[in-house]
Amino acid sequence: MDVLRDFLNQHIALSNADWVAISERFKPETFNKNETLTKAGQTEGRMYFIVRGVVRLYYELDHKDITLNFAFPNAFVNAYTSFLTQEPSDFFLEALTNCELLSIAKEDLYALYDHTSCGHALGRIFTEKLFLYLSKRENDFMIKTPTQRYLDLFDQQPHLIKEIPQKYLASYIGITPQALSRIRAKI
Amino acid sequence: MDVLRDFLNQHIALSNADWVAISERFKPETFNKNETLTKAGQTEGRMYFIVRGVVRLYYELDHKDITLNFAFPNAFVNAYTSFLTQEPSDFFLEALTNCELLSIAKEDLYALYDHTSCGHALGRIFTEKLFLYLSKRENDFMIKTPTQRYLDLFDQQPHLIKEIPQKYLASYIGITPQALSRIRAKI
DNA sequence: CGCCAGGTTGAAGCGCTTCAACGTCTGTGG
DNA sequence: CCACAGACGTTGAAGCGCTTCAACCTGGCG
Repeated sequence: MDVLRDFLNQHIALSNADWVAISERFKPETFNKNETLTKAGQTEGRMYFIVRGVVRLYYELDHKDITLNFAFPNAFVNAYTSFLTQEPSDFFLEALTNCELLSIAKEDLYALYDHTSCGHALGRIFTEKLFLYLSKRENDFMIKTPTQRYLDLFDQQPHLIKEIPQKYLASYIGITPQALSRIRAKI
Repeated sequence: MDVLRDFLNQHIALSNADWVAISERFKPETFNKNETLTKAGQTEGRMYFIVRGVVRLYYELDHKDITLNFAFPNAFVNAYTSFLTQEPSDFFLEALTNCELLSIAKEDLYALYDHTSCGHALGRIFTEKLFLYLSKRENDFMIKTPTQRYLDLFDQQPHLIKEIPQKYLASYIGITPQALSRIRAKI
């Protein structure tokens, strides 16, 4: 739990009372490698904080597997679109490695929004971070080539290239594994 | 101002006291067709609510003009990434038509966050809407062809096809005007 | 040891870009 | 009022980068 407390403290002023209310509602969970956290078609009811491990978000379409994103320790992750709209999720969440997570139910998170002094600010700041991430990703898809997107990973997320199988990276940057292999061959 | 009040009321419970605090801080502005609201390189200091008119967000790269988005009446718009990070904006905002807007300074908006009961919830909900929009757009770029993206505009945003010059729609869906022209020729 | 998943490489095809020419409409000045 | 310029869209042709299908290689694991 301390990891979560430290993380929250980086973003907001967290009183002891608020932390008690928060920590009471988060529950430790573990997932094994390749286990599914949330399936497409399910409505997301929980929010996860990653203590250890890597989580992958992906679509399955026509037997094709398209990676949307990866999530690493010290971040929140879930099928956020489904979580907000309470409509079925379009994509899956799976544990790429064994994972230790802390999770909270939607009702409990919304109770925190309303009944702690930092709640709404927390929700806002969390959503702002997601927005900034997606803005950057939109920018990358609109003005960069797949090669440039791959090279960016070296600069900005080298751990990603080390830890993630190439086939997942390929669809993450919007191309096939074969195309990525050829891009790598040309350095 | 009433348009803004109605809009806010659709999303949160707005007390009279809160509305007084909010309406005091918004200021009417007009922009003529082709006028620029925010330039790339500038740091965004205001948030705009559109009462009348259409606003376009676009990059300028190597003398190329790439449209990111359009904003219509009853919506907030600004260079939100720059607004949040207070770093220079990568893109421009321009009035595609004559526009009537209501605008608020960043300091004033953050004062509303802290000093009205609905403030933080408002910021959170507003950001959630932006997140949902960008998620959909990410989805569109990852799993749809340009043709499918264009056809989606008919179903989901027909006003866009009517009101917006084709060259802007082309870059909005990620292709050249020539390619869009050929897609249209094939129905 | 042998299997299988992941990565590489080859060849053909397609959809987009790029450059270029042309048609049409609108607005402006002679 | 007409003539012309400029913006926008369309169409043609060539080129390129990606996809697709396929074969092959390699390392890890049962």
